[in-house]
Amino acid sequence: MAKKTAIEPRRDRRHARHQATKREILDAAWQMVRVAGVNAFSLRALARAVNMEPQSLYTYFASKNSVYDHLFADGNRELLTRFDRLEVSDDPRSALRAVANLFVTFAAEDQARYELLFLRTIPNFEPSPESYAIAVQVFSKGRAILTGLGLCNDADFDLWTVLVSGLSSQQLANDPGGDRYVKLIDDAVAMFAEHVIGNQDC
Amino acid sequence: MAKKTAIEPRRDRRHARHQATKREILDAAWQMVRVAGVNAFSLRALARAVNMEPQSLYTYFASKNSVYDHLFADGNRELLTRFDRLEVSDDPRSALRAVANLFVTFAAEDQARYELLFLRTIPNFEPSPESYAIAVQVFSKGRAILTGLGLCNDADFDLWTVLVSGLSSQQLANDPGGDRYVKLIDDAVAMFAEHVIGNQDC
DNA sequence: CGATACTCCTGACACTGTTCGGAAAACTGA
DNA sequence: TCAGTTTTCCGAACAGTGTCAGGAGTATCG
Repeated sequence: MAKKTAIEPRRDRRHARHQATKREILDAAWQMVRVAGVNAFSLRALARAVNMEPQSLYTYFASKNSVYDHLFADGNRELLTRFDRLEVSDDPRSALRAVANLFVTFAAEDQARYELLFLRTIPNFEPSPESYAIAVQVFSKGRAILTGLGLCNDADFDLWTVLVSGLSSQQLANDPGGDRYVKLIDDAVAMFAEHVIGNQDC
Repeated sequence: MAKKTAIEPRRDRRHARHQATKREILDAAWQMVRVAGVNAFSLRALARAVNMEPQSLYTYFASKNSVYDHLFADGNRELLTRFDRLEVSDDPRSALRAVANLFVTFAAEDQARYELLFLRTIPNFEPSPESYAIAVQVFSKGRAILTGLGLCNDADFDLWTVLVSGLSSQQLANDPGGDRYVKLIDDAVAMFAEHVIGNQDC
């Protein structure tokens, strides 16, 4: 069964070992979460996937929720870098289209990640302050982009998030893997843009 | 501890006993789901709440998922009767406002119920055909109302569901118990109504 | 080399959903 | 009232879960 890993050390890195293994475990966790769903997925199965005993995971993560927390941070970091890379057009409408596309695509591409980041569905999980800070950064970035486009009204920004999250969740719930709601993005953005015009006082 | 219920029969009804107990268990399940969340909540805790041994629940429900299934049906039945009771105004805009209010209020009222009915978040749960049929009825009812208002375009109806589900999920996620997004309903409906005018060909 | 930190595992605990087999109670028909 | 059937319930047990305590083994540093 080749189970005795003690005979032959798993890796011979000097200092970066810790981070590397942690990364490996998290990658395996992502994969499991994606195939089994966020709420199925057990530490024991995760341990099996990385050839460890379940208890050994506790050297890297304080708890199962801590694993969730790292995934939460991972996901938000990814979303943040995509926002950072986004080139915002001068034309408000096409800029709005780009933002909506970015977000809905991000959501549609990985149901488990969306659930983890945006739906509070894991029993006792609450992101740590450090992880939550990244989520706040994402939010601020989005808000800043829209402010830059001349949208300064808070209620209108809330309406924007309603549209974008509605598109995302409907896409995932009713047509996973398809584009039934992705196709509505342009129309939705047009509707929104028309509505908020002249509504701003900044 | 007064645990021996066998000494004194739990109830003396003749025929309706089965249904009554089932209803009692489901009511207890609703309460537990509401306080602990959909994904926490165990059959054993449920059994404790109704003074039974966990195994006894299996005379009423084939599995834990079957309990979820009955809750799913319960929730959809409730939503359906609310739709049935709704008096649809002649004025399309005020009718749309009423529909949106009905749905978002229903969602905001009970986070667990919303999660159970509209988010697919329980690992291996899939509603039974009979329960799903009720959900389909709800959908059809909503669609029928909007068709009656002159909205016959499928894409526009999808956009409507995007708005309503977006309002609901944002309300629950970002301001549970408050009215931050409920207050946006009228504005959102106005935006939608303005947008779909003249877009219909029925 | 020895000391110290780090990594990993064995053993165990309390919890979960679920199955089996049997006992007790309730209902049925006479 | 009494026998027979059906319904309801529970004791025991199984495999699975997250997690903790304690102790080996290894890697690194002085």
